[in-house]
Amino acid sequence: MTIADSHPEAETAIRGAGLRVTESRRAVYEALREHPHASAEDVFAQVVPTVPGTSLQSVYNALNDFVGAGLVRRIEPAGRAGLFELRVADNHHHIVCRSCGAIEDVDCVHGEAPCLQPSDAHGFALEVAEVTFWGVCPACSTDAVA
Amino acid sequence: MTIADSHPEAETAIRGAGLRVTESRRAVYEALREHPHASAEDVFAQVVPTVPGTSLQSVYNALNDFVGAGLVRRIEPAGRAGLFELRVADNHHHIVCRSCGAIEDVDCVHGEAPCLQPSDAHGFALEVAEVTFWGVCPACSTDAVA
DNA sequence: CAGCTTTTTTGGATTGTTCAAAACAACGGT
DNA sequence: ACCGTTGTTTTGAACAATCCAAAAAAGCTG
Repeated sequence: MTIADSHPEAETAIRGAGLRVTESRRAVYEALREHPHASAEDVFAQVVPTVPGTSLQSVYNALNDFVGAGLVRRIEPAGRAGLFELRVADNHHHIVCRSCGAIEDVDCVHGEAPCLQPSDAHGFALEVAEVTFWGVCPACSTDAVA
Repeated sequence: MTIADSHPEAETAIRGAGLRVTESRRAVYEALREHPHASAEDVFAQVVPTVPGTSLQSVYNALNDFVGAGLVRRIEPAGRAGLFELRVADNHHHIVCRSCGAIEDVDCVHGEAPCLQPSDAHGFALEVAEVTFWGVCPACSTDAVA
């Protein structure tokens, strides 16, 4: 089996975005599939074992190229490193645990951006509304009680 | 006129938060009054001329102390340095120009946090909903047309 | 498979922010 | 008005996340 055969979807996505298919890019894509809100370091840690010799810089390159090509979305909850996710078409939001940092997707109630209207847009041409919910995740609530 | 007399509100606010009143803290507070969405560097640049010898570190100290005391709120639009503002009691939001970075406050339609409910909170104990609107400000729209 | 172009590697630079120790200053009590 | 305690500032260094640039390597098109 060739490398290409083992990850058909990643290959298709990458090639379809007009990017060359390389082992690291495929691995980066797969890493995001497994960990939907991963930092560059997270991705790197996941990629290195399967594609030895990959550099952190390459992971950044791949992630930035993916973002540029619209394959990946980058989010950045306050006080955290940038996180990357494959869900890109829908305008969804996130809920972040202010205790442990866990992140979950939250579907947007309204289908498309901007899913929300500002009370006063100050003349801005509005494009998207980014919503981040902050709270405490179930695991951390339990810990606090215990 | 004493130093204290010249900035009565800042003094009151700082002392009321249980913090000692110093020249740099007063200047930091005043800087935020004049520039409502300033970075630490911005504040520093504004403070130095009036309180020479102030260090950037002191500005960070003051800002962090203020945030800790609830006098100041820190926001962090994706891809930007942290910004500080005095409006802290109301749960308001922001609209950011994706071209020039200009920021305006947007009043929250609902009075208090969380002003928005996630479609599925995944069991999280929800605390606040942080909304960032992205768009293009009037000045940048005009430039684009010209 | 040959060559052009993109990607990766390597090494360094940069920005924003924090840490820690020593010098200093605010302020409540005498 | 001064003093001592305790909080604050300074200084200098460290840090994390990210980007830049040149040379080496690899993907893809004909």
